[in-house]
Amino acid sequence: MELSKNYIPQDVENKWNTAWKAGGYFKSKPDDRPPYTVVIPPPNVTGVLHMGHTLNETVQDILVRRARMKGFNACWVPGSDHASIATEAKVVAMLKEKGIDKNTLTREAFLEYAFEWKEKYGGIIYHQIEKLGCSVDWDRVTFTMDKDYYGAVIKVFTDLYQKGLIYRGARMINWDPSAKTALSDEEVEYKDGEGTLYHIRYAITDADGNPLQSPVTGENGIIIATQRPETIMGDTAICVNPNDERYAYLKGAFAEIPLINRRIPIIFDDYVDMAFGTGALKVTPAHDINDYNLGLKHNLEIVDTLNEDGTLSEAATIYIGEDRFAARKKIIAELREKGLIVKEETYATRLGYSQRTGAVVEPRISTQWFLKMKELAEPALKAVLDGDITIHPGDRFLATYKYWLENVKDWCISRQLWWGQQIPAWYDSKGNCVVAENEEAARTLYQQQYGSDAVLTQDEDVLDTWFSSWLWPMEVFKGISNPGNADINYYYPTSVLVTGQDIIFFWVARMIMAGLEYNKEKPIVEAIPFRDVYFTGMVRDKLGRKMSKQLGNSPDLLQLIDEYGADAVRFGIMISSPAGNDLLFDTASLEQGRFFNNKMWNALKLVKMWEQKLSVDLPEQDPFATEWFASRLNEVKQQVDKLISEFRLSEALKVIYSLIWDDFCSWYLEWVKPDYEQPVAAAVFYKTINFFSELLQMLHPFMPFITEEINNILGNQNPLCVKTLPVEGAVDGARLAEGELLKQAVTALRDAKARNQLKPKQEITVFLQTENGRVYEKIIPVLARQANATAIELVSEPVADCLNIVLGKDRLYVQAETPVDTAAQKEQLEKDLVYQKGFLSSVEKKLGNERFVQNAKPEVVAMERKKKADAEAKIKAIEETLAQLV
RNA sequence: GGGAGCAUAGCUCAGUUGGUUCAGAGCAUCUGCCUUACAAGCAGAGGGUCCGCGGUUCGAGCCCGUGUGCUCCCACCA
Repeated sequence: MELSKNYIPQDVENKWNTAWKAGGYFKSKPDDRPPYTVVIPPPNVTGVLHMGHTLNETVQDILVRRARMKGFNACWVPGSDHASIATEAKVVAMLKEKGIDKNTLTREAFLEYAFEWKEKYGGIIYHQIEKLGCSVDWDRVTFTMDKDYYGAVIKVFTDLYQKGLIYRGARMINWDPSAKTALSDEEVEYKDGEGTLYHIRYAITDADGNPLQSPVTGENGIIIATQRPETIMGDTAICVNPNDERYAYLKGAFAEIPLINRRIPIIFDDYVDMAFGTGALKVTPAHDINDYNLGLKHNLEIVDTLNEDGTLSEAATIYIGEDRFAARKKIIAELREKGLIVKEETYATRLGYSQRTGAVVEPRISTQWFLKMKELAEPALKAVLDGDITIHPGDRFLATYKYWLENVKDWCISRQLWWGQQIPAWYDSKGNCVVAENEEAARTLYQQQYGSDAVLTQDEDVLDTWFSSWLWPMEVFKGISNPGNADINYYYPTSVLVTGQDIIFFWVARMIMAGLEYNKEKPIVEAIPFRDVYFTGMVRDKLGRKMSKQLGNSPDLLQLIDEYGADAVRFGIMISSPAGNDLLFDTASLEQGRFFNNKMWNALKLVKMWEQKLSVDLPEQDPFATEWFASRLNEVKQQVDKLISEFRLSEALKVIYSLIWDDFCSWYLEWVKPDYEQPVAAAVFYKTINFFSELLQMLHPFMPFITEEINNILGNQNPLCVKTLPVEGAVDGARLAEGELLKQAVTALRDAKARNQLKPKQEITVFLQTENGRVYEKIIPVLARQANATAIELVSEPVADCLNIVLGKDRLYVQAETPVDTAAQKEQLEKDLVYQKGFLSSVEKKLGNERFVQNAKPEVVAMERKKKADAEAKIKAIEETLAQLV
């Protein structure tokens, strides 16, 4: 078989995706093995995978593949989220482009368009997940609007309603005027901005309508400060602090709203900060949460001057139908013109934006459905504080999680949208309401409650997307729609949840709540939805900026896979991904992944060449090399095991990368490599194949395609993805130490050549003066070949006219035909001598310190004594060498 | 306003109960090599006041205090 010059990922990746699928290796059914369950955080059905997904999916795949290879029954469930508001916004936009206004459509017609859209674009993410090499069980694909899933959401709503945890009522909520729906608190993102604070004069009259002047300043009227002049028409009071002497004269007085001249009362409340602004506050209960509360307290009228789309309503009486921001400009202009604005100042403010549509959110009073959170939050907090669920990295997120749950407010779960689970509440013409899982049940219930039949109409609204995704770890196994089935019993709780830290409240906390609420009868460790939560950081560009469409710094995943190969993409994103920290994405790291592919590919080519020239009779030339590598391999296996169990995947990958590139390719293969066109000992060859196979297996979870391919070409019949990881073997510390000595000796000789203008291939003779000859004996054959030495002889006396190298306590003399540059050598040795002397003196100082010798642990003191002896020996070796270099 | 995290080489980061030559890795840089697996490579090298200050200790990159500078989360002062 002819191997290509370089590794070409495209064909290989498609080939193995097909083979894996055909083999059904990633399908999972309950059996006797312990389960390892992961549910994918469902991406938006009509979205595409961005780099954040790529990171999450890769992390999950690494964990799942490794678990599978460790003998677990690994099950990774793929799926997608209907993403109610995001998808609906896209469909509305699509319809608009076609010239269709959503408002002209019936609910049914709209949903037909939406499902069509979902069918058309919903496959994209699945395709991307597959291209990336994710070992998911495609038989288990779940969509949050699947029939069963839909039913489960309705069932949970009904259940929570019956438990009294869900209620309906008019409250101040966050309103998205673009999507024309209510939002939860979590869906509002606050951004700092610069606003203007307008100081506006309101006229003051007494109860009879006569103008009042301030006895203090003699001024007419009262000045209030606001950032939102367009809401003045909604004012229903002016509020001042009762202790504010400036305004004491306003008892029983009235203010007049400018432009519309409506009379509103002056109220007194110490909520008002006398020092802020003018100390007078306009109260607009319909459009500000604080004003709303103040209004409740003082029993104020509520005048809602905005329509649902953010235009001014009839209640505003002026600028009706104008957008709020346009109206603001006009109102400011009119106020200015009338001389009612006495001051304008820029003001640092924070505005709330809708997470999905980007529209500026309006606080609005509206009748919505809410879920009481306090009862649900308590056990969810306890599970994490008690350590039943572990968050990684914990230090950073525990406090955040705790704070949120301790201060959680009721969750507004209704949305004025069509794409989603329609709220199972039915009303009669008077507004009486029954909640049931379907219309028939509702009818029965209605009859029971009201003793008569009536025309019932279902609530128009749908549920927040997160009200369905919080059931994800249960309902992907039909744990809600069909409780107690074999799958849910076997796979739940899931093993680990891998997700972005940005959805800790939206999703993670709520899943824990739902899991605990619907598994109350079970012990806590079986009720939780997952045992570990692994938060990945945010993916940013290499300048540290968030990835966004506007900046154009968000690369297309499929394009990256085309360019670099899926393995290189996975490598690149993992190698630069320290646990939990933000990741600065740079294609340079993908390139590194591609280079790594080629490195392994070339190693493959080398050993395949050996296969042509096997010699069964040839004895193993250097058993040291294979012994050393076996130990090294086992050492790294232990390290990798530990790192992965701590979710330090990036470090695990680095360790494996270095093992393959440095230890295996740069050292081991060179040590066992036969001379040009010479045969290789069969024993060495087969050992090498085994080493290589084990390396591939270790790397496979990170880079599944190339490892599978090379494993196959090496002659391993069974697919790597389901090959059980071998039991770890022994680590021989002595071998490892010898290996290190060998590396150092080789490097020292090469360095000496380089410094003395000797060609690397230049043949040399080496004389070695050491008290440690027995250790060297083993490595001398390899050392000789690696350094191109015709001979390495042990000597007890210095050899003249040689390059002098001091390696620890040992001295090497290199004899070559080229004359020796003593000056350069001297310089090098003297530099080393200075360092060693400095080191020695610091050790001596330590040992001379009585308190150190008394207080430090005996082994530490012993170590210092050894350091001292070693340093002295080294200094002696250097000084002797220098003395000889006259 | 409350809380959390971070600061180590040019860049991105390790450094796991304070003690091996602990000051590290990768990338980048520099030097020399087209050496029959690999120039997408090989061999070698240089590079840091571990943010400042103070403290604890025989000993601090690591612990404590403080200052500075970043980052994030939460919060109803118009």
